[in-house]
Amino acid sequence: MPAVAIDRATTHLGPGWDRPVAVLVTAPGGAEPAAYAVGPPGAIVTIAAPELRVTVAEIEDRWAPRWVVWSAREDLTALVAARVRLHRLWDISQAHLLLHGGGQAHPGLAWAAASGLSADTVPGPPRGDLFEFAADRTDPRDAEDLVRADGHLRPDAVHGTWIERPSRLRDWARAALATAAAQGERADSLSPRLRTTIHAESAAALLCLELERDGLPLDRARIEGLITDAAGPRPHSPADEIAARTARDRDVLRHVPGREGTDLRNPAQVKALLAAVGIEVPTTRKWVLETQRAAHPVVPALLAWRARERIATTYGHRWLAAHVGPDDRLRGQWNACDGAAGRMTADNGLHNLPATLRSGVAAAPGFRFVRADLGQIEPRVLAAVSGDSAFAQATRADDLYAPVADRLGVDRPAAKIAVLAAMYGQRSGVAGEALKGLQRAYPVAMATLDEAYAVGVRGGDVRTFGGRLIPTGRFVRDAPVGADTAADAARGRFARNALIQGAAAELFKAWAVTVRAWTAPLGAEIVLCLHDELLVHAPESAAPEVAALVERALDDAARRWSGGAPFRFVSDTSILTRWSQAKA
DNA sequence: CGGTGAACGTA
DNA sequence: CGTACGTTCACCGA
Repeated sequence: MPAVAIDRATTHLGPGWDRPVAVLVTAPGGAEPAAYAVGPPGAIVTIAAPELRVTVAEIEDRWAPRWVVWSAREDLTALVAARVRLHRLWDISQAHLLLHGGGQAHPGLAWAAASGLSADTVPGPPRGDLFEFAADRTDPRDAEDLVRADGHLRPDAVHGTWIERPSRLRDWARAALATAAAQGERADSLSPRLRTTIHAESAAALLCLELERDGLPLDRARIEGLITDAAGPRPHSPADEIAARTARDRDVLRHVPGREGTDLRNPAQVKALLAAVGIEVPTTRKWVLETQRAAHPVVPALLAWRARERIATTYGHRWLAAHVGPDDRLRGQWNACDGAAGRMTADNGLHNLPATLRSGVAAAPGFRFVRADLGQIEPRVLAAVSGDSAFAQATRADDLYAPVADRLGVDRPAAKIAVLAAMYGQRSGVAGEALKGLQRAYPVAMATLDEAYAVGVRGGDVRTFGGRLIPTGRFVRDAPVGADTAADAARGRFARNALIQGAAAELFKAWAVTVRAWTAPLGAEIVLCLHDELLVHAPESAAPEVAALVERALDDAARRWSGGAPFRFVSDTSILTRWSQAKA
């Protein structure tokens, strides 16, 4: 290990930190991680920047610390590219999102929240104009101080180029430690599970960087064939493109002689076209048209056209060229936590690839996919969230709806509809009697849902099982609380759903990061996370072992996530070469 | 040119 | 369609 300097300026992190802590910081805008500190609370060790890439790995091996970073994306992208693997993380941005809600975080906001300052007073990015220069000059402390007189971090440090030498970088590291320490205390005061959730969400942020680096393996020839079936061959000129488009349109317009001029991409014109053949519809949405299939041959033609058009425009040849690399991997940006309930999101079709294209998602030669999806995740999560012991009992079954049906005295389909209706407020599909049965059989679970709904209606705050804040009033916009019953109800449904969806997202991420940690030594990598489904790319010889680890990781993650409570989660796990193979 | 809503893909 | 997300398109107003 290179020479290290121990900085005796102590930083007290508090009692919740049970292992060595390292801080890894990058100057905002800097390409490489540039400094870090490590040690048990009380000692900070700094190492020269040139050795950093090596030393981070060495520190990881020797101390296995929890790495504190302002954000994985800013601070770890270069290390991920260099294939340095870190195991335990405290991502200040992710922690901030959990503690305070919302979908955006940066050091200025996290620092302010940790310091008890209002988000409204956080300075924006520096504009670099004369007015700002004048404003800075009025601050008596601004020469070398990272923290302004008003308590906020200086914006030219957060967003600019102020951090250009080691002493300033060291202040940046200290600020990170102080922020993390305050977040830890705050977490402990709010929920016994929040620290665990922060650890998992932080690791998920790192997993996102690896997903971006590794991409989703495709069989390019297969995908190209599927696209060609739907959209026509790859165009070589704008004229080709127009010709393919006209050919697709013709399959619909030939059913309506005299109206060939209709623009199928204009819903108003499509509505007029349908009216002309005697079909009156409120909208031209798919599920409306689905009921009119038999009314006229143009309707099924239109529905088929929509499916082909979707592939042609969104998942067509242009998409393939833009987002699939020469290594035949589909790449997009991953976000560890959306603004609403905290699910992962992804760009470039990774989360909404049409099922018809899934046979083109294929393991590389010598590799297999281990695919696993969580069964009945949302009702199982409801049992955990509500603490309803009778409902928890139902999670012991492989099929949760079977014991529920028994208890309600209805058949399985009715039981399923009732449970879903209770969770989502579904009104179509009527389940009145079964719903009353649920109230009697599982009053605690039902009361939890009702309570979340009520909090949403009045625009209050909900915290998920893992401790994530969902500020419902901040979310559903244009809806003054109490002014409009429709908006109130929308917020109620939102809050009720976020409670379940958010907890499911937390469990899923806890599972995913456990799988990441356990299977990496076997040469496996997670290549897709789809809300309740994992796709792991593993060497063929290791696939059975990876599959077993995926199952065990679920038990482990569920136990840690629920604090050891007896809720059962199940996964359907299989080994395949194409994503399409196991879909029931 | 940017914002909005319709439409539709995924869970 | 119960809730979320991302993408593309046409349209609107500047």
